[in-house]
Amino acid sequence: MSTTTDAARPASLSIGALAGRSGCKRQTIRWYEEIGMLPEAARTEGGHRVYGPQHLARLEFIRHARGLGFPLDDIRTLLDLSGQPGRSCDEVHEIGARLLDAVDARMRRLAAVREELHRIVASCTTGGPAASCRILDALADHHHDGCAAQSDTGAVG
Amino acid sequence: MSTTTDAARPASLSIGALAGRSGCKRQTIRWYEEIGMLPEAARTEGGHRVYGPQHLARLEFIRHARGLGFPLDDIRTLLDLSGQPGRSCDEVHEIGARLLDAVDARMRRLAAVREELHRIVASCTTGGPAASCRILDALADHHHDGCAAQSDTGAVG
DNA sequence: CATGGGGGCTACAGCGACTGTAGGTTCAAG
DNA sequence: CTTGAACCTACAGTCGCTGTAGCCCCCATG
Repeated sequence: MSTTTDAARPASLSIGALAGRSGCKRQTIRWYEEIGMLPEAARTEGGHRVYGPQHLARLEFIRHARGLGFPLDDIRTLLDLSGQPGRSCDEVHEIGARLLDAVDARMRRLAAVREELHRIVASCTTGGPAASCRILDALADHHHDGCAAQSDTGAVG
Repeated sequence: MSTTTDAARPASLSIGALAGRSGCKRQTIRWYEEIGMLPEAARTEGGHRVYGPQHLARLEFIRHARGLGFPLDDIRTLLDLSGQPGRSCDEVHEIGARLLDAVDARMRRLAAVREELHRIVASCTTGGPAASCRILDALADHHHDGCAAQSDTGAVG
């Protein structure tokens, strides 16, 4: 184990190195700093940001939580809570449970959409003229909806 | 069946009436017009928009397709294609199939996220101090990821 | 005919969570 | 010392809306 320049856990990182290790883009890191998700980085004399291992850990936490669908506000709360270890973890649990409910709801909705979409796409025999296209029929026909038009599937295409 | 003022399919609609019938908000309708998803409405002398049944049909098409997760650009294409019925429906089919793929991918990812989230939340016994909270442990620990951090779960909470 | 209020109008800012660009500066390797 | 990659700031754009401010129109009632 070396002292100052450990390749695995270096004591100081440029924004590019931090980006490489965390999987975030440089812009995203700067933006996280701007909105207060990351503490302000130290600077070199020339103004370049300098990060330490604690920034990497925090960024990994954020990224992992983001990957699970937590909104940044919740992540901020989680980070605050983990910073004051005396507090009850009820709030943490509640955030997780709330997100789990939201994920479940989203999955149900997505499943319904998938079914309709599958039915619509399967009903269309390719090659015909658009005039007789059942996909267009199905989209134009709002009557046997089943699931339509509450939004919140998320942008997908 | 009356002639000019059929309650079910009126010959002309204010933006509010169109909003009520289509389920879109007035702002959304104006915005759709602004970005060319809807043709410009006729106006009264005082400048109020006046819509006909064709606007309602188009808006219903848009709303249904949006409900299925189609992005507006795809919907525009679909609407263009349905306006030129001679063209092959291959392109329509391709858009639908592409969306179906995206929905499938999103469902798989969401299922993986749900599992991890469930595991994390279930591992946490409420009531303890945040210092020993397994949710925070799990989020801080990026090593047994399984699914993490590729984005695209969609904002959920 | 006046008035009140509900709906309409435009224009623009904001959301979430970034991404991309332009134009300039710094750093480190050769 | 030179070069060019990496960095800096600031700001616009993405997607699909939503909300606000401040004014105007239209119709029904008195």
